[in-house]
Amino acid sequence: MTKEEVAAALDEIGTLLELKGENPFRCNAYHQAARMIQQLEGDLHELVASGKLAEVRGIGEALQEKIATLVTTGRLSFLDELRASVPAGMVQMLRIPGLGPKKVKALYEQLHVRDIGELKAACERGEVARLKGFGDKTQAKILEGIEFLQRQGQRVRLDQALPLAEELMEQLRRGGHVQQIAVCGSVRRRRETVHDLDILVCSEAPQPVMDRFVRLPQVQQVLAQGPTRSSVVLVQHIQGEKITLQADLRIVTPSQYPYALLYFTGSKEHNIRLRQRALSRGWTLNEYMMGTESQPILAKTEEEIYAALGLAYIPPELREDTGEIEAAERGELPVLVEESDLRGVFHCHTTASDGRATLEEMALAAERLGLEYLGIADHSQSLTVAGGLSPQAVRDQWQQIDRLNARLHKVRLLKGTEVDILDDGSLDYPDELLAGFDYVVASVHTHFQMSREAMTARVCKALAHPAVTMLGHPTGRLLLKRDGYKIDLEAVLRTAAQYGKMIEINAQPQRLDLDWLHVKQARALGVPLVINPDAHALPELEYVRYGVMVARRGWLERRQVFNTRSLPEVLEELQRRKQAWLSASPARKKSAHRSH
DNA sequence: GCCGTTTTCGGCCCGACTGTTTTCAGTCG
Repeated sequence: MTKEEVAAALDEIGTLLELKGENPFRCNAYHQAARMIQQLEGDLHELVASGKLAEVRGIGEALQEKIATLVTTGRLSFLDELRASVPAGMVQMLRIPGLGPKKVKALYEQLHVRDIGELKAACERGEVARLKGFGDKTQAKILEGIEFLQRQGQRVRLDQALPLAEELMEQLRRGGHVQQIAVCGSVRRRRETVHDLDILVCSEAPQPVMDRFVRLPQVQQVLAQGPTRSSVVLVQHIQGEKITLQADLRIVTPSQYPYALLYFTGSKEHNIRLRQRALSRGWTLNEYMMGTESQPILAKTEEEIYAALGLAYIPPELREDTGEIEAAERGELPVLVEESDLRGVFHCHTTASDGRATLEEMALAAERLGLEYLGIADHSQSLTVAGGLSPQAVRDQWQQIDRLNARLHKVRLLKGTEVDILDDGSLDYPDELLAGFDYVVASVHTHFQMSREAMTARVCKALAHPAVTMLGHPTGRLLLKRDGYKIDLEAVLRTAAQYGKMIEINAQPQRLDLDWLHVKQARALGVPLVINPDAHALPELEYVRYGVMVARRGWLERRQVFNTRSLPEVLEELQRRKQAWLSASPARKKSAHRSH
């Protein structure tokens, strides 16, 4: 078993134990072990064989033994027995927002509800509201939650789909007869979630490639198999999560490849526009060719196809028919920001709050990544669950940063904070303290259930505060798990534009918040954006790549992303903003000096 | 389940919020 599979098995044990009402600490030990296994460096088989597993924090004798059994035999009777004693539908019920193990257990024991379908029926009959500990509101919330789940369907996040696609392509390449290969569809367009993988291969010997594809180890079911196209259901463990999704393989000849690449990348809406354009020139356009039977328009690349249609090359991220064709016609497509344009980041956590790496470790990692500046933004005091910093802890961190900056040469640490926006829109630190930071990220972490009006007013009030530099994860959404809080984002963007505030593209792949459509809106409003990793651990610094994907889908150019600026430019801008505030309130100027 | 210069038992992060109750259980982060 792989690391991912072992982690998934341990996680499942923890969940099943929860559903059985086991000691929560025992359950958590399994979840914790799953996380540790997942982030282990090195080969799990070797770690087991060498006994090094014992050195991993949170893995004792019992877990070592279970992990060893899983790794070597691929099974665990303890898990099999647990699975047999808990209906599989109960685990699914946990995905309903607001439903935890205790409630699911009560529903099963008292109403014999075994899965989401039965739960829905029980809610509709009003039985759930009559249970002790439940009520009308809980029942309504459950129904709402079920609807949410069904709306999401079977989609997976981009950060799960991309590595899976890469792995499939590598396996196909290794089998030979593959001249070119690409992942198309929504993955190539970098949609934040996708529901299938479209792999395109160009080969002069399609049969062996196709045979190999349907026999890949991840393939659970073959839905269709033909000479040029096959569909399968894949099952793969990624980041300790079991992923099920469909994958299609198409195989074309070398001369067909550019047309197929364009066609299968989509979007459907974009393709329709292109075909209309071809038609107006008397041509047909499909996945195999463009032009007429007698006079094909030969193209070796997508660029040449676009050029033949009188268009500049449109990057896949823009192919949504949201104005890209008109822009390409006029030669006004944006030159999209690239990962290599980023010079630093502004939203990272350390062990001072809920991060897993120390300030120094983060700094050294940033140096290795070649960043010019690393903004530290730990949580503020009222977010005690995430280890929010007291004012004294903030001042201690400032001193640490000064000391580190004195000996670091390649990277400069910036003093930031992720200050909570309290429910009344005020900030979680006094102005005197806020004045001592280089910049301030303001975020909502509590009171998600407000009305849209109240939440909008709350966030806008925070944006209007002169200390605030940027708004963190503007909607609080978790992809496929939780809708963002209700908020009028356009009003927020307008407020940001009015006060000259920046908006974060939170690049945590489970957030990707702001979403691309609103990024595009922000761009149109002239609101500067910042791509932040919201890193809670060293590897998460590299999450910015997903933020760049969102930025590109949002048409952003380099100059519209604040952290593409050099350190001197950034320092100058932050200083300018601070001066504007402090000169308007002289009393704070003094305290800002004192705190340094 | 794990862990231990509080070391083999008794903690383990815990406070806020919601919706249920009439003092608190469950969920969330």
